Amino acid sequence: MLATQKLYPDVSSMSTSANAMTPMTSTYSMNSMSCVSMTSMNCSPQAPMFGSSMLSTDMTNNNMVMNSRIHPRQQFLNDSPQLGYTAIGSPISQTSSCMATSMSGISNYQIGRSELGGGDASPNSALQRVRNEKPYRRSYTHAKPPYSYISLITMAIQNSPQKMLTLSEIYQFIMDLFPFYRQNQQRWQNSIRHSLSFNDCFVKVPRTPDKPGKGSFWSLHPDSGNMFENGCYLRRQKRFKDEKKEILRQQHKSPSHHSMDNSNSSGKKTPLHNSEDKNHQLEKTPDNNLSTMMNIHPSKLDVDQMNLLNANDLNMHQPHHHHNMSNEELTAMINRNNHLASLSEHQAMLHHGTINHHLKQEPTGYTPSNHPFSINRLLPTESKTDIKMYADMGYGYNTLSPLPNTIHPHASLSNDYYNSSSLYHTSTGTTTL
DNA sequence: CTTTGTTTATCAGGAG
DNA sequence: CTCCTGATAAACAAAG
Repeated sequence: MLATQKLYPDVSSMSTSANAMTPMTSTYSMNSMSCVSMTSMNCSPQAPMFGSSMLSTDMTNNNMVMNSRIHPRQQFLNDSPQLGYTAIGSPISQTSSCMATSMSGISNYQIGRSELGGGDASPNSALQRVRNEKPYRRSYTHAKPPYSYISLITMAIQNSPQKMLTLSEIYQFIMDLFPFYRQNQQRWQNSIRHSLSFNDCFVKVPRTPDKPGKGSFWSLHPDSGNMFENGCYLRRQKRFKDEKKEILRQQHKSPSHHSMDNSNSSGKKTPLHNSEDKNHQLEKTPDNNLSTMMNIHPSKLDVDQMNLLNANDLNMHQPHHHHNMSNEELTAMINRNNHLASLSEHQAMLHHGTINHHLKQEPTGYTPSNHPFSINRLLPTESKTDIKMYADMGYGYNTLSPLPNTIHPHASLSNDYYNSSSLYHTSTGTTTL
């Protein structure tokens, strides 16, 4: 039934486009790849196999050797030998030893974007340089980046000054960074929304009255930790589960529900994701969110106690407001205050390596903060350093940089590259590359 | 109306 | 093999 239709529809389009592209050669630049030992990557095979993937390119026929069932992200890897997606884990790096890897995925990706037209066509442009140096070098901006939606969302949020973004801002971040996601927006944006709702690691922070608008802010759960510290941005080792919510849910769960655990009304076993499903129901009650944000064990607090705390907290911070505020507004304010506090605390804990208990231990020598593929390296200051480094290398990074988004995530970019290039858009939603 | 958010379902693919 | 995670589709509701 659905099986034939749902076989990752983008695969076929990418496959077609890859075959239609300029011939590929084995002379692709690997400058950025050499900077990080592949053996240091502790990833699922889904992500990091650049070396072997490159070898699967059939140069003779100018075609990609690909499995028809290959995953889109694997396809990207096959499709992107020169991209140096060693940056699969680390779009941005700050350590000198990894400088060349930092942003290499994204930046190379964007160099490719410039190649696609609409950009600077001057002799010194990245386009010209690339053409001069690698006659057959092609761009792979049509290929799906090797990041899961969860990691993309995480990047976006972590890259924002307030560590929280609206849904549309998350969309924008992703589209600014990856031209691939300027296509088929309905498809992947639905997935983004699903990921936000479904995954415990994303927390909805209601708007404050002074910031009216549609939709809430989305932030990272302070305890979600280093979901991608293993360097693999396709699949977490373990899905983050908010244990506090789980406990609270257990406390509030009625006996009748208990017997129905993992079953639907018809008694049929629910498909998958049931563990996180439970957490979902939890997030719907404001007090759950609050208990999490306040970092208080839920067993020590009942709803009334938390409401009392809420009121006290508001009296401290917004004494002139609390009488007229709705419950939602109260929660919003508390969430924001506590979220920011939790984040700070969380960051401190991260640097002391005390919050890594959700994931497999890192190999010795790495701490969560210095791992070369750390997503936490997506910090604005680091971005600047890295981008400057890249610009110094003559890649004309300025016009391609996601940096404006880093600084002003709300600002619309003057991304002429996207807008002027019809290559990214077709009426059918499939790429024409 | 569109956008945002939730939920259910199914499938692919990896880990063990 | 089962279990888990992620991607995608789709239906639906609520908000702006």
